[in-house]
Amino acid sequence: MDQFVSTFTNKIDTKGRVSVPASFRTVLAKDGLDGIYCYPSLDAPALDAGGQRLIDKINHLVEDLAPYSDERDQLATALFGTSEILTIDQDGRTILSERLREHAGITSHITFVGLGEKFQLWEPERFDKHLAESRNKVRDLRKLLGAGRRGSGGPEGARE
Amino acid sequence: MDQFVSTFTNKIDTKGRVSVPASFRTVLAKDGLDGIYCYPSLDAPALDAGGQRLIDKINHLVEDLAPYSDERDQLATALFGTSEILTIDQDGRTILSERLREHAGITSHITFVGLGEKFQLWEPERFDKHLAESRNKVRDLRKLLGAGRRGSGGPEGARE
DNA sequence: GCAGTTTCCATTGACGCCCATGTAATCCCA
DNA sequence: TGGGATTACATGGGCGTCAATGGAAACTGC
Repeated sequence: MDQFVSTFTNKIDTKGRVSVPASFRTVLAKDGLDGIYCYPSLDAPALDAGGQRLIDKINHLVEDLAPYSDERDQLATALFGTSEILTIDQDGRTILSERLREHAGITSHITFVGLGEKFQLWEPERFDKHLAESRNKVRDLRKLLGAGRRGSGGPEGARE
Repeated sequence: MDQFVSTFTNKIDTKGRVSVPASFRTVLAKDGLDGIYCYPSLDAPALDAGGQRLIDKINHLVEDLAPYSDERDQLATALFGTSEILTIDQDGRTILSERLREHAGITSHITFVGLGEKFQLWEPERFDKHLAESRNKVRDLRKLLGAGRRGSGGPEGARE
């Protein structure tokens, strides 16, 4: 598997260490980054994270904007300026900086959420709420998509 | 056969293991996934499951949305975030996480329901009810469609 | 020398792997 | 065609390995 899938909740120990889920470590290793690229999510109290592929994507995103434009500088600042490369120790654990933890309201536990090409870090309780909302919105979204996507699918619409 | 067909009910043993129906395993193997991609159904107390083909479909759904948009993250959260890749051991058995079992109300037995390109996992009694309702709906639908639309498959298909 | 940090080792529990058994469907041969 | 043999599959249990976690030891900068 080369994608971040599923969610895992792990504990932060007294030294601030957290185990990165083994399956996520596998994806990162294949991705060719010895660490985790991580920055505060733009529109959620969470952290976005990923490997080399994510860095490349963000690079492209920025490069697509006009050079020296305000937008470009702002985007670059918002993303790169707040990013960190988290190291992973020999036991597969990492340490989040105070600034990152603070943005996500993380204290004693972290929920790792796979989103395919990247993943997010959440404070567990906040994530529960967020997930409930997301599922509701997707239910609505699916109705919209449904009509156009009947392909071979049958009455199920776009849920797949 | 490259489709999930028929229903099977198997027992969960003391370690939480269930045999995946042999015919389903065959389909999964051909599909090129060494495991089961599985997530809670959005609108039923059941689990949706499938192989690589199902993953690809979801990938396309997500990739069609703008990068870093709210919508995209929500869709990815609701789909990838709640998904798990279940492993299949050498005897053809798998283990469902507490989270998955809970969503479907599964305790001691699981009903595997083939839906063609994917399949579902149900708590047996709930599935019985669900099947009865589905058959009624199909009967109604058939009346509406009338004589002109007796498609290829036959109206009895378990496809929801 | 001390505080904070990183590396290494130990524990525990979950999961994967192996082997054994029962049962039902299938095949083969008379 | 009937009955025994064989195979395939579902199920049960023992054991080794690995991941998550806790703590000790080594290291670094002040």
